[in-house]
Amino acid sequence: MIRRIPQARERGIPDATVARLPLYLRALNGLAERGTATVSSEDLALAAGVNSAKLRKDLSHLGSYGTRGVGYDVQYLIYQISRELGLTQDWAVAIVGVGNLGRALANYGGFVSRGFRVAGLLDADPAVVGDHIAGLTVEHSDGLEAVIRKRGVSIVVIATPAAAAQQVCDRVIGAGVTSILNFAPVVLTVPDGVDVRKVDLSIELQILAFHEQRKINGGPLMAEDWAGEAG
Amino acid sequence: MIRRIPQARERGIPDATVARLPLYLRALNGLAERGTATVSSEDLALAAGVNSAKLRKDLSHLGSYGTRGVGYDVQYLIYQISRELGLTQDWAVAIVGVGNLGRALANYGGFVSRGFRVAGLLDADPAVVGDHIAGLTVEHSDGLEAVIRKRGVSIVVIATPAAAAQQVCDRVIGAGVTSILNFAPVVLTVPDGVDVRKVDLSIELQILAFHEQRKINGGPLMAEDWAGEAG
DNA sequence: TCGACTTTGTGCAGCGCTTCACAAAGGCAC
DNA sequence: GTGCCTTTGTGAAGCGCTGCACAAAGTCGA
Repeated sequence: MIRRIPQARERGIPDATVARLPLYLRALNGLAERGTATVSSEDLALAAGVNSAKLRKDLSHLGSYGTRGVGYDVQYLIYQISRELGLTQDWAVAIVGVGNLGRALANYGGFVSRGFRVAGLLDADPAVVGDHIAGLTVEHSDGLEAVIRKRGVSIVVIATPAAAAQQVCDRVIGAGVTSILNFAPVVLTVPDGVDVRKVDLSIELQILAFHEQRKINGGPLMAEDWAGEAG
Repeated sequence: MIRRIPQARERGIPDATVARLPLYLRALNGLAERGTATVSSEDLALAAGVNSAKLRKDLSHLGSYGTRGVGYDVQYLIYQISRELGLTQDWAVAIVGVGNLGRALANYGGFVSRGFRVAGLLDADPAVVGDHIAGLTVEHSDGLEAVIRKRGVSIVVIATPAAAAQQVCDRVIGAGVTSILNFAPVVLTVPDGVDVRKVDLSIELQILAFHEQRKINGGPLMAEDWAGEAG
């Protein structure tokens, strides 16, 4: 069978590459702040914490933006990566669930500086509605659909308790949202065409614990001190 | 050249598998709460959001804990995964940086319920020192090394501003810590033998923006409206 | 203008993870 | 006991990502 030869500029950037582009972007912004005009793949890779071959291959998926013998123009590369990620446009984000995490997210500087604008804070708890956080007033989540439609929200952050997450998810999808960032510790069920990314703070700690345990005693305790039925 | 044949119980669990074990654990806990005694790989996979072949292969790396024709004993599997992840022991965690995010983490229920105990909250800002959060008193970060040593802290969460992160990192490593969870938006430099895991809230949003852009107009705007020198 | 030097962009081999498909293994009905 | 049915555990193929190594391409000094 004949397989199609992938075109160079065909819109098919590997997921692994997309996941690293924000890393490069941050490293480049750091360089730009220090007034660096051009940077080699070697130096940029060092700043981003990857190896240089990988960096070059990643960037080659976007196009041929470097100059052999010189490196990459910092400003130009910032622009190209931003454009590829869609950060040259303005994204309206709504945060649902204004607990500790929701507040932290609303105040997080990393959003506004990258093309994201918090366009709404919503919560179901009347005791929280009306609070002023990061320049916004918390609204009741009854108005979720209205907020999404009126303010052109295209990305929703779910920071509610686990029990409420699926319902919120269904409602925002009903209102037309197709990109969701989920902090609640549940697996969300969504129709095709909707992207969900999940961040789970405790999972990361558990992975660390796994490796830490191995450092200490070479693996789980071997004693089968299990008192249940199987054994 | 002759390659070693990997032993079944050899301590070499793929990283991809380790990253999914916490997912299975959560799904299992959900089933246990509902009183389910046994579960098939098909049903558990559904609850965890993966496919069943992957689940079975993952579990097979831990051992042979299922019963053919029946499935897995929920309680027994919870115990085995917990043991493998090292959650049957008690981990003392210190959180450095008590801003919005640090507070959210200190109050996050997902920690305590999984073998993690917040043993210290530290911050460099005198205005924050002395605050009571989640039953603890915030201490000054001058005492970082002392807290780590005295309370047996083995995992440190860095939730400081980017500028302070590397310095905190160096200090905790100096105090003997080899597992770090980093929320600051910088690439930490650490010696061999130290594990760093990174969580970056804005990166996830940027990845979502990338996919959202593609849904809207099939990719980045093609107009090369760049006004810089290269072009 | 030319040659030496630097750095990019990429073909290719290797590796690890995913997925399929099925034989082996255990339970259950009779 | 025996045979059928369900479900696990796993060999093997497929796929995508990584990293090496180098030719191509561009700069810079003389």
